[in-house]
Amino acid sequence: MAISQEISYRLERLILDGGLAPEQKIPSERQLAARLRVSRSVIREALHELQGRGVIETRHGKGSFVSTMVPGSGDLREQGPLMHLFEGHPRTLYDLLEVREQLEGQAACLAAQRATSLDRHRITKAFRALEETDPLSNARPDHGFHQAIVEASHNPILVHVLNSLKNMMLMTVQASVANLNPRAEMRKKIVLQHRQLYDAIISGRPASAQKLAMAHVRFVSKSMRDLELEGSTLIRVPVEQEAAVSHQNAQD
Amino acid sequence: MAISQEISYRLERLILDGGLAPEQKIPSERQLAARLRVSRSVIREALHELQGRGVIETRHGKGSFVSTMVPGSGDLREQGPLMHLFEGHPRTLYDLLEVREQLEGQAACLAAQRATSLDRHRITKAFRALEETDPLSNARPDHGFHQAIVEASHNPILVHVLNSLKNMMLMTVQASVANLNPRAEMRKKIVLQHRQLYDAIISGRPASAQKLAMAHVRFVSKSMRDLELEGSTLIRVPVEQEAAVSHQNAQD
DNA sequence: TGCGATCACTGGTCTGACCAGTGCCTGTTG
DNA sequence: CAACAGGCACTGGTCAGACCAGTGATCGCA
Repeated sequence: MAISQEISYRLERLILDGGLAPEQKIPSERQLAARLRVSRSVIREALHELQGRGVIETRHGKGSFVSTMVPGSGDLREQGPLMHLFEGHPRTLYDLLEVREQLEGQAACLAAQRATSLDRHRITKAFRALEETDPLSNARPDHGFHQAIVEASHNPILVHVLNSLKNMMLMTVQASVANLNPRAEMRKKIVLQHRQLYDAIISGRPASAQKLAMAHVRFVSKSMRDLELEGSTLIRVPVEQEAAVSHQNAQD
Repeated sequence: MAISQEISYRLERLILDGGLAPEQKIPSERQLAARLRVSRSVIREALHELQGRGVIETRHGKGSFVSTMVPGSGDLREQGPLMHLFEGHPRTLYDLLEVREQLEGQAACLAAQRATSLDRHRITKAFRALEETDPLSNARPDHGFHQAIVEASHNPILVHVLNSLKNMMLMTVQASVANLNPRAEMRKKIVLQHRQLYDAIISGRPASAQKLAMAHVRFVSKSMRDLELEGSTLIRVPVEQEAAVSHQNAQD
């Protein structure tokens, strides 16, 4: 599927899930482009799709805003803005990772039990790609690897929830792999964790797969926490301004 | 109004008026751009709007085509791409419970660790209410009890996700407590589980709280499965109508 | 005759530039 | 001090031109 469609889809779900409240302002096109590391054109096309669907409205000189009458069929509404939690509350990021730890663990566990040969093939392919990639462009393969695992769980709800959580992270953090990977020692640990996780799933050991996946997320979380404490590099982007930066990226 | 929007409106009207038949190919982006003397970007944005509205489909390398099922107004918002999963796929309900098992477990675990005295008070109150209620009107207290636990986890993300999942269940199943409780033997088990869970949390035993909560959800899930198999009582309500039903009841 | 390479399409993405609203902030002016 | 004018830093809107990536017909060789 085209990138612009993927983005519009993700954004729409984020809105429907209550991550962005009606009337709330969406980050500017330039910010989104930088954050998702795609060109502005792609963002514009994605936004136009949402606009055509009536999910957002854009106003020249001001920005894009979530439509008021989105809910359509009051399902998850009420909960209201989840996103505002992030602003000013860094802890929320770790709350999110806490939940992800649990769910990625479950996904790995289920994958180890349920993966079909096709799943195994997909996971293997993603894993190979992951190992052959240099740390800088590492975000996509990493994402692909974890995604393949989650999908092998054959639990659509799990897939959906985890995607929502990842989307929320993308909106707030310019982060992780790229932040962590460059540090040689950390990269080694992460590569090792991936390899162990891969082995556990492929050879069908649910319990250890779960433990490994959880440890992996916890490790990433802790590393980010450390980084943030020690001062600098972790770039939090409270939906506000842009931190220039060239090519860093995505999650876990 | 923006040029791209003007163009998308003109094209849409053209299509709806029958000027372009379903399945018919629309001129290529470059042609349209030249003909209307605008840049290709504008054309692309206009087309994406129509695409978002479901009026056209575009296929890489081939072109853009008028959608088949355009006519009239037969679009009642496909709101949740997730919701159709439930229709025709009963298993999805158990997928959902599978995820809930994990998260309720985590919530209980965290609650046992983090509950403040206020939280404990709230949980205790909810628990009392639960024990004093007769099985028939049992839904509300049950919900309140579990809700209090989740909130005591002090993880807003967890609260949000679990609420979404519960809502999703509400949309599809009129269920559980009411279905299960009437059966004396089951009711006894459930009451026992609640009591154990309560004790574990109040006395701060995270590990057992987690285990108990997970077992509880799994038990409910299994019971529902059994019920459904053995024939009848489980009332599934296909997403459709308002049902909405203020906010009463249900789940585990 | 049949098959593979080529080529001329199509949409998809990127770049970097400039125009056009909006609103804040500031310095001038009555 | 108050009020207005301008500047400036945003926002979205448009443009140009480049290159990548599917698709399918056509051509040439075996």
